[in-house]
Amino acid sequence: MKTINTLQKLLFDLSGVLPADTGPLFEMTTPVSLEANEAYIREGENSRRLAFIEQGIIRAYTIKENGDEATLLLRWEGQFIASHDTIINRQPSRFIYRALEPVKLLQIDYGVLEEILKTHPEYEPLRNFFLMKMLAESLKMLESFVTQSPEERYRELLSERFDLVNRVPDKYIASMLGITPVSLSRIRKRMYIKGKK
Amino acid sequence: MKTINTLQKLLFDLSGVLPADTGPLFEMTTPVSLEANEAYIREGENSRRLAFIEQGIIRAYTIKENGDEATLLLRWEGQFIASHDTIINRQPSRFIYRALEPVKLLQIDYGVLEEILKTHPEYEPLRNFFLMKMLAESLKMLESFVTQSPEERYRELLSERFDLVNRVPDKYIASMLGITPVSLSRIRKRMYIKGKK
DNA sequence: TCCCGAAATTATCTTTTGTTAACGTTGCAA
DNA sequence: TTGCAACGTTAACAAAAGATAATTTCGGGA
Repeated sequence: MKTINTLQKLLFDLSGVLPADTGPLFEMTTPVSLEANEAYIREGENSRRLAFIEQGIIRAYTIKENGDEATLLLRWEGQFIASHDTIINRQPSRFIYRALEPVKLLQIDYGVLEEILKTHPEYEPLRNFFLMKMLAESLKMLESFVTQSPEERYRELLSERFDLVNRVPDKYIASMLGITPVSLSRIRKRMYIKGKK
Repeated sequence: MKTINTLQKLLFDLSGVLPADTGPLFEMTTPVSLEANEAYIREGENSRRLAFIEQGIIRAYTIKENGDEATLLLRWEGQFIASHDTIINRQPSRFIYRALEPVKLLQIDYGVLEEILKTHPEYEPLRNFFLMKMLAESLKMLESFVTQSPEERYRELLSERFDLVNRVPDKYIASMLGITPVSLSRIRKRMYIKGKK
């Protein structure tokens, strides 16, 4: 229930809705547990899931034409995760969302959320906050692709999310940086050599 | 006034608000004209501008540490443009928004929009639509960076936005693809040679 | 029409990345 | 405890991109 408290506080900070008045919203949420390596959303799935991550890391990835995986993003505790293809584009998900560790979520169906928002517009700032946060993060990652080299992106990831990098296999980090695991290994070596000088 | 009609139709489709009831919203919008190469938003600016592009192309870019420009995105007629640093993060804009051609906009201040939404929540779907569209586009670009090579990104851009590529100098296209103009020129040459075979 | 300056191309060289395969390392399961 | 499979590293080579500079092309203004 710690998660609900966190979200109640967020909602209060955003819009002044008192925790006591959040019943209609949280009644429609479902706690979900995932084992390590369990898929949360599969390719082709149509469910419009939105969830707050209480614990663990989820990786969103797609399968390229050549069969390789490409990791789009990682989400961890304190963040929201959403099947953007189904929610935004109303298309079957082209992405797979899979737990890297045991994961605990608080989940709501986006369609249900929309219904609740029709009768409870006071929760609307939560949706806005969620969308803006996702957008800000996407734009920041996009910015890093046009302004930085793979090595610079990796250095920044290390300095900003050292804990995350340590919890996630390198091959997923590499893919998220837009390079191969072999290249990331070489970058790490170059950094180590430079660091010794 | 064609732009207002377009937006009124969009708002009606999204939420059923009749064009006659959009007065409070459009009263607060301002038409803006920009000359080719004129800056719309400068670096460090704090104005929270949101605009619908009626005509022309706007380029959002930042100046890298080494002094080079990096183009983050291009927006053209029929799209929204927004100073995301100021609107989302409430920070001075790290980006410059500049007209590539003569541009006509319909502009509103985001703070003013928020006030209007407080008393006219029926316009709320417009904000949502705008945010989701921006998010979908960002995620799509992000996806292309982790799944495709520069050449593949350029090919896709050509097939999806041939008109745009023809209206924008190559050096800005290159920067948006995350490569140098020299590299883009080589990609074009490789494509031409392959195409001849 | 001519001329200038910006943009694009080309050339040369260096650096980085991709590809493929081999080699250690490690953690988990039988 | 052993064995295996996945992961990371390394190696060797090919392909692509970066940096810099020279050259050509092109478009707009005088």
